[in-house]
Amino acid sequence: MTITLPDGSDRDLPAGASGMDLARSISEGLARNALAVSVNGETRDLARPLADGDAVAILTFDDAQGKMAFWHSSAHLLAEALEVLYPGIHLGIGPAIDNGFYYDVDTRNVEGAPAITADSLPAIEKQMLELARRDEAFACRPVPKAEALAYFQEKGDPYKLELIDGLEDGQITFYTQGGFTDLCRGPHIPTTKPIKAVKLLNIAGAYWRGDETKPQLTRIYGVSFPKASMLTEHLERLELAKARDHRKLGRELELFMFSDKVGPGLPIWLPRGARLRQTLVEFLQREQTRLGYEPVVTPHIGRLDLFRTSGHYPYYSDSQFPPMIEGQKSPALPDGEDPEARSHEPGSGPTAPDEQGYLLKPMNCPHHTQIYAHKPRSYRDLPVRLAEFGTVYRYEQSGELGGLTRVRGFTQDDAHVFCRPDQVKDEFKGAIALTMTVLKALDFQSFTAQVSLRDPANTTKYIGGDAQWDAAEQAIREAAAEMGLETVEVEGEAAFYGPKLDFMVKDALGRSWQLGTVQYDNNLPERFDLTYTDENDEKQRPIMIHRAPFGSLERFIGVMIEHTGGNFPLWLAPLQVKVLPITDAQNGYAEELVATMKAAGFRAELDVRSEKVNRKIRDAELEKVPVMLVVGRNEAENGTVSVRRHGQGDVGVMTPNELTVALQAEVEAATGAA
RNA sequence: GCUGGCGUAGCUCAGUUGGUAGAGCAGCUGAUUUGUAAUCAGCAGGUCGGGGGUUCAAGUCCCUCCGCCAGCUCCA
Repeated sequence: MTITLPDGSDRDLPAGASGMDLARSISEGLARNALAVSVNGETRDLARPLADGDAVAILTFDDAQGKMAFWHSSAHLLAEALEVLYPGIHLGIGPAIDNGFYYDVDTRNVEGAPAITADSLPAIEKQMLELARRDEAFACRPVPKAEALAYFQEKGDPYKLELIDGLEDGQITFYTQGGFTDLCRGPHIPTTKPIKAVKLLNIAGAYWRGDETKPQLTRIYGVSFPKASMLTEHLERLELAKARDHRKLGRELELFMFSDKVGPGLPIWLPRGARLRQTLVEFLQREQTRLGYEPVVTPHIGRLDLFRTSGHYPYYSDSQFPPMIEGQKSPALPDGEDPEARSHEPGSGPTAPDEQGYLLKPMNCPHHTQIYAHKPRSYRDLPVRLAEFGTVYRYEQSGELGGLTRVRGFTQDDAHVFCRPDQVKDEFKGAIALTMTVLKALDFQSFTAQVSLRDPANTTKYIGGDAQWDAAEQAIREAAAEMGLETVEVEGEAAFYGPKLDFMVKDALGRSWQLGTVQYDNNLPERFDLTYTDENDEKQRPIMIHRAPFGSLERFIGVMIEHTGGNFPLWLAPLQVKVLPITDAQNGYAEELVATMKAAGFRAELDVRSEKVNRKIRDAELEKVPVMLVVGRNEAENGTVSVRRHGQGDVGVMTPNELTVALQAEVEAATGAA
């Protein structure tokens, strides 16, 4: 039979040859490293026989699919080790994930078994490695449903029984390595031997089948590698990521803080962080002005009726701060308390006057519909593009909060475009272009987008007709294609009111983040009865497009911090220039320099502490100030500055004028300023 | 919200089997005036997350609330 290799070449093999035979026929080295095969795009066990005409790639740990098979097999090894250490343990599922694998287990019914805690992990790792060294083969066997049920009934594993229940007879396979058999579709690596390094990373609760009404199992996360050195590298990368954690850098660089007194999930921007934020806002505002957006400003609250009309209240009230109800007073002071008498004591002031019948806005769109609706609109007026850095409040579940990436109060770089159906594609293109410009300016080199479409199997949960949806989905596809944006389409991910496009960026460490979004909406125009008059003098319904290139400033800045590791480009750095006089004698000259830099538009400060330059440089480096100006007697006499760049060291002596020209050019190049 | 872990000075962390809180850095004061990543000395700084309990005695033990972290669930 003839097999086609990835390079397009053919290879003749005896009939019935397996992936392993193919690997051997190519090279012994490949056979040693082979973990699985990709046959016509599907990952399979190496031992499976190939068929004539198959397109086959041998997969090693370097291939994503090979890695998945390796990690999935490691999950089985973990389960095997757990059965040895905790006989009678109940197993849930154990898949490979992007960065390793996990297994969900339940020890509650195991007699005398101690709970599995973080302290148990080293012993489990040890057991896994010991089992791995036995070089046990992963053997696949098709099993009739009745037999599969009988096996796990005998074993008393309720979760596996539930899984088998949902499977078709004839599709069930068991994999066995050593004394351990698991229900599994595969594929697996040939034996346990290649699993040379294992690290169980953490342990957490996870609902059975992801359903919060079901019991919680213990999930054990781990990674494994064919070489110990790869594990070491992996753990080093994790450390690196930890060092870039925006929560840590946010504190160290004094960008933002949280206060128990203010409330969880409510970020407070410190002067440095507020400057960074302001720079980003100004940058985006400038781009939006160029593209014809009109800035608007709306209040932080709105009547409950506004949100009843929009459908957000009470439908989403679980994730909203409670409304301020008409006529409901804040709690009264205890009897006999005189509000005036206590008003100067901290924490005991008089109660606030009531705000009645209002909701903190969970989004800006309802307010913006009112701006659109405040006067008659002609087809000639469209598109109307209303932009606002609007702060919204959502009562996220307490366990969901974390750093800047998930908060309860955040500012969206929001805009709503009201347009005619025939303008949808161009407006999507415009929003995509803006987002791409912005991401590139911020040095995100790698990004893709997800197009979220209807679930074709269940179209009833969507509003609007099929024709409208088809047109909208097609407009998004075409807009993305024409902008050269790489997309993946996902069915069933659309909002009920329309399809959307979400940007995914990869940061410097290769991690993916979901940021900006562009969404098609035919719901709110309907609910608010928005219209425009067309060329035939007939009322028409505009389409509303929601878009936010950053998503939220909080989340975006959090990602920026981790992307740059806090080493912001010159134009974004909260503090751009620090002047470091060598002795007090240069303080006067240094002050002049600060004034010069400020006049040239830079954020500059002076370090007049009675410290050595070495110390001043060290501190400025730790603050990650991009430009340090060292001035001593020479510079003061010659009217020059000695320039040091963060992370680069001394870059030479120049005049203040030369410096500002060079720095301004650098900023302009980065932001595309005219 | 759920499961688990954690909470000591601004930050990073010590703190024996329960015996009444400590270091480094940062801060302040003074000395020092220094050429590309840490000058020296002194001082000050804490209701040990909050509340309750056990005890002669609680940072250490118990209960409860709050917050943070890792996941799960959720994200209009």
